[in-house]
Amino acid sequence: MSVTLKDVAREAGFNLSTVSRSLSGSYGVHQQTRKRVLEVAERLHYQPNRIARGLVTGRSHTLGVIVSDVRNPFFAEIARGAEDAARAHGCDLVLCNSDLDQAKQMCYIRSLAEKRVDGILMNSVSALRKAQQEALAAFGVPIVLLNRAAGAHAFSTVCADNYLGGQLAGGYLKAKGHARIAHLTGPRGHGNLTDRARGFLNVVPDAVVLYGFHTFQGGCELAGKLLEQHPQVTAVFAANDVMAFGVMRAAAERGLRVPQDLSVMGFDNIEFSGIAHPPLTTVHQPKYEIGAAAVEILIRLAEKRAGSMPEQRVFGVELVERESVQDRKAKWHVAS
Amino acid sequence: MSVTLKDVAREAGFNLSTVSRSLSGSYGVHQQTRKRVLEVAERLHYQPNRIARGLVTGRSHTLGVIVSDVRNPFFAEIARGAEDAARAHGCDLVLCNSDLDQAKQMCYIRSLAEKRVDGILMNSVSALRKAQQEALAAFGVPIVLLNRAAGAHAFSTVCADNYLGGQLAGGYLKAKGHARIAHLTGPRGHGNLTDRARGFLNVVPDAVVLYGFHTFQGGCELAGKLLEQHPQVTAVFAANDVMAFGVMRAAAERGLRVPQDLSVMGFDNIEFSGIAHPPLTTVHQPKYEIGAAAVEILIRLAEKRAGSMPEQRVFGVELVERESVQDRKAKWHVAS
DNA sequence: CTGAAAGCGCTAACAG
DNA sequence: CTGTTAGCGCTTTCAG
Repeated sequence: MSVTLKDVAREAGFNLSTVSRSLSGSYGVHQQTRKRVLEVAERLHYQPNRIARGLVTGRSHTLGVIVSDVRNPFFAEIARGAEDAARAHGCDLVLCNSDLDQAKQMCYIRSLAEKRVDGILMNSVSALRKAQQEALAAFGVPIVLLNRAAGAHAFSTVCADNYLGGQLAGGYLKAKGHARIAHLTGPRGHGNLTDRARGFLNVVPDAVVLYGFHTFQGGCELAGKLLEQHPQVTAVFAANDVMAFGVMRAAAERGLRVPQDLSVMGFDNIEFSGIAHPPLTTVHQPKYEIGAAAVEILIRLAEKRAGSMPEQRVFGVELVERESVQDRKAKWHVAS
Repeated sequence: MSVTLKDVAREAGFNLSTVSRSLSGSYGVHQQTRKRVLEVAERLHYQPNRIARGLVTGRSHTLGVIVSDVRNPFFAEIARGAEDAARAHGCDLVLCNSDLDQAKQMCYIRSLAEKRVDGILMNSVSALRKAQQEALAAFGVPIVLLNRAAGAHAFSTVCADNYLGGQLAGGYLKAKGHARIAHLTGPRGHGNLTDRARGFLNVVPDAVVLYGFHTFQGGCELAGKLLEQHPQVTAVFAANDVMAFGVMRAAAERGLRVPQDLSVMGFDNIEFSGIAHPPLTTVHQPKYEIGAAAVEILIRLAEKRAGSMPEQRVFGVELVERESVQDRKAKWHVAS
């Protein structure tokens, strides 16, 4: 059906392997013949079959990325960074959405491994226990994680400095004169969020901490509970921006204005944070760069199959001041 | 390095093909032997090489999806729908971001074709001219478009009823008592947006129409221009939600309140529209379903390679009333 | 510099 | 039911 190397060879009057060499651009072929081959290939609309090539070279030039859900802007940005980096190395990316489901995740890994991808990039759904780690390793595919796997350093990881981010948030809120502060976060055991909470509590040890889901809905519900149980709280640090929006919504539903009646901070700095009303003060983490860096590591791993040491890369974070936090000191100043 | 069919065969004491059959689950193999083979395969951690299989069967069980940018929530949702549908058929999806760049798009198509994907799903960057259509067809890969290619029906397409959506928006704004209305849209020639505009103008023929970029920034800039040139306008229909957010931002920067001083409508109903402040009134289009439907068509195309008639599927749309549009009639009523 | 031949891992007739 | 034999389309020694 489709035209093959052999067809080109016959048409050009050369041997299969000569044609192969010409097209691969490798040396050891006369300029003349090469030119001729290229012409014929062009004329015949020859499309190299990368699948056949992969079979012999052992490299698929394909990477897999498993995220919870691309509809989450955080992961969309990571995916984009990953895609660009992959593309820059001549690889493409197959996308998988795990929905934070352990079984699905394993299923995807198996599927990707069977397609002989050169590597997999994923946010592990949960802290990996020894057994799981071994199971992963057994697939024989290089894997880099987007979250710090507590303790076990068998895999390379790339993530932001969540601990520092938590500290920044706490420090900022205190500096703005808030004394009763709450932290709303996701389920216990979620690596990145745990670090955020730890950093935050390091600076605000007496904060109220509520655990729930790290989604808009989750933020909404936790905020509801919080406002009921701890009405004296003046500021809340949500574990991510989407939760922060949930908090804002809950506040609005109760007639509270942000930031006058309640200050809100997020984490991630997704695009919508700057657009929201009021614009959200948050901690920026370089999502695009994280995705790209993870791919770079993967490519390196794929190239020299020798298992080089796992690499732990952590990116800096940065507080982005916008308008969702009230300066209580300034207020007192005006009042005095 | 990795264990192959041959290894399993040797270990199990059977022939290669017997093992192949056992694993493929095809009939014509004794229960006993089959069981034995499966055991051995399991014990050896055998992973079938789908790449090799693809080479012989001619099906890669991989689909490509080319969108402008997954970071755009609209496309993220489409990608998710596509992924789920693909997965349901045992295919995976490779993701490409074209950034609306014609050259990049062609490049991706070529790359996907060389990987022998079973089909490609894309939002064509521009109305396809005859020549381009032929170029695409020459790749020999089934393609389904996410936008109506004006005139030429050589490809299957899946999209929402943009014309109707435009009409709904126009009708709603008029019904709410707005007389001076503007439409802010993307570049001319963008299939879907053009239909939206046409539908809208059908209902509001005297609307002011401004063309720019269909992005947050674009919405911002167009709104700035609009407010300057046509201060009498009371309502604007943005060609998509993200632009609508830009309009809101521009309004806020000029001290205008939405909806009291300016009413704003969008199109798409992305997740943030419900979260925004004020929640955005918009036209919902079933993004997830569109992605899924496109994949279904692609799979069908891939299965019977006979070129069945191209199919044009259009999904219904629905107005979602929230709080970004003022009811001017109600206001007059109160005032009287 | 070019040709011949082996083989990547698997499926698919075709015999037995 | 099981084994034999061809390839799928390409890269890669190894000779010439």
